[in-house]
Amino acid sequence: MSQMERKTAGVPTLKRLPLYLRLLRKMKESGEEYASGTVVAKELGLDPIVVRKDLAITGAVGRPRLGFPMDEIISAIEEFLGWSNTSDAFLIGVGSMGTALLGYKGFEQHGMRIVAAFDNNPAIIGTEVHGKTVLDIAKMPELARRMHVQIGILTVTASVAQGVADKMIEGGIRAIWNFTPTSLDVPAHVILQREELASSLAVLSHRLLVESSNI
Amino acid sequence: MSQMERKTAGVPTLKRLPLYLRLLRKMKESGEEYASGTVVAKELGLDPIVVRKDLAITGAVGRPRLGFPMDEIISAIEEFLGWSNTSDAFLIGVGSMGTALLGYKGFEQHGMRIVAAFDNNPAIIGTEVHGKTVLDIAKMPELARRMHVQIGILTVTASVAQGVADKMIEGGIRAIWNFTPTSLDVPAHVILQREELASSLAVLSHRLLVESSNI
DNA sequence: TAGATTGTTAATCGATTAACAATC
DNA sequence: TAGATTGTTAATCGATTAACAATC
Repeated sequence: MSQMERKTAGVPTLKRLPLYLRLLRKMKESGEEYASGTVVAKELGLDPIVVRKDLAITGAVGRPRLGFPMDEIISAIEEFLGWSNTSDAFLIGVGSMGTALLGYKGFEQHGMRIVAAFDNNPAIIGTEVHGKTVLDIAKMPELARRMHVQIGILTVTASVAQGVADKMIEGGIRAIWNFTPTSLDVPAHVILQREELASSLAVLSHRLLVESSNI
Repeated sequence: MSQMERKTAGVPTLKRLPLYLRLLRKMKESGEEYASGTVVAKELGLDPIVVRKDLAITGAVGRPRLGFPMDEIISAIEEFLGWSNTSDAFLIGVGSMGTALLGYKGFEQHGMRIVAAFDNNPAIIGTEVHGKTVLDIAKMPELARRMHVQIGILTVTASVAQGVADKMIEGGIRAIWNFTPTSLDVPAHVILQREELASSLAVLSHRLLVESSNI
């Protein structure tokens, strides 16, 4: 048991926290001093009780009648997610998905900064993509170790995904955000976050089907 | 109650079905005639009981000792997800994310085909992106209605997302796959599937944090 | 027959929903 | 004080896990 108590949250809660954060930042910009769970819930189409429980887990303390002081609730969420200090990430695989992610400006607001991009294709090594020079993948493990990079974004072709993941781990990377459809085999201490477009599409397709047959 | 009984599945089950499908197709290609839930579970790192329950919901019938006949189980999953007939989709917003999705070859194997791409930027209207001509967004609603397109992929800038979603609905689109961070307001009959990179990142970040404080 | 796997029924676990007391 | 909101405790719901009978 560590000295500092840190509550852990379920996945559903974790997935909602960024939605609150985005809204709260927007509310702050428009000058609001307090945010109540009720208002947040209404704005996002969620149940107020869910929002209250989620906010409670961050350790923030609200005031009856007023809600949560804006700066406190924003900091509490950022703190809880580990977004108060941005982590460095490597992106490997500068194909269309990799390029899209390199172009996404929002990551810095979500505690992550892509500090380098890698590929094995000589035709694109050395070129600039969204302001970042593409480096040779051969240099990745050593650079990762030297820069203490903890997060690897995997956007390579499915067939080479496992090999590249192995190289990431060799470089000391502790969390892999996997955009390929490959099921990776990694040591227990490595965190895997899979991004499955097919899974989302399955939920959508099935709903469409159910909706159709009920009408 | 419709004449044809169709079981509905929970979201977790729906999200796993495409993983099974991908593996089973691969096994079929390498000549396997049967697939047992046990093998599928081991291959994907899942609990065999979960796999058995998931496969049961598709209506497929397996044989003790052997497992499921390959063609039958593949068809059962495709049928259940509505992937036996591909649905047409429009993609609106040919920025970096839109371009990446246009370049993704895998959708046809998941019951969807992007039949047209739209944008409002005169500089890219008329150009070809991954073999598809970018059309003027002004023409989208009418074309959607004429072609009976049911799925809209939303990859525009956050600030115009709601307006474009409204246009989609005007064109009769019934399901919106939302890649923007905007919380959309749509009529009850419209299906929303939100793709939240920030949510995934939150799960990853929090795990990284918990892992770190436990060591 | 023996044994692996399916399919079903029951138990556990966790998330959501409901109810309500505490508080400013 | 009255009323809106927080924070907590209990009830419900659904998914996961466990146990086991049925079957080829």
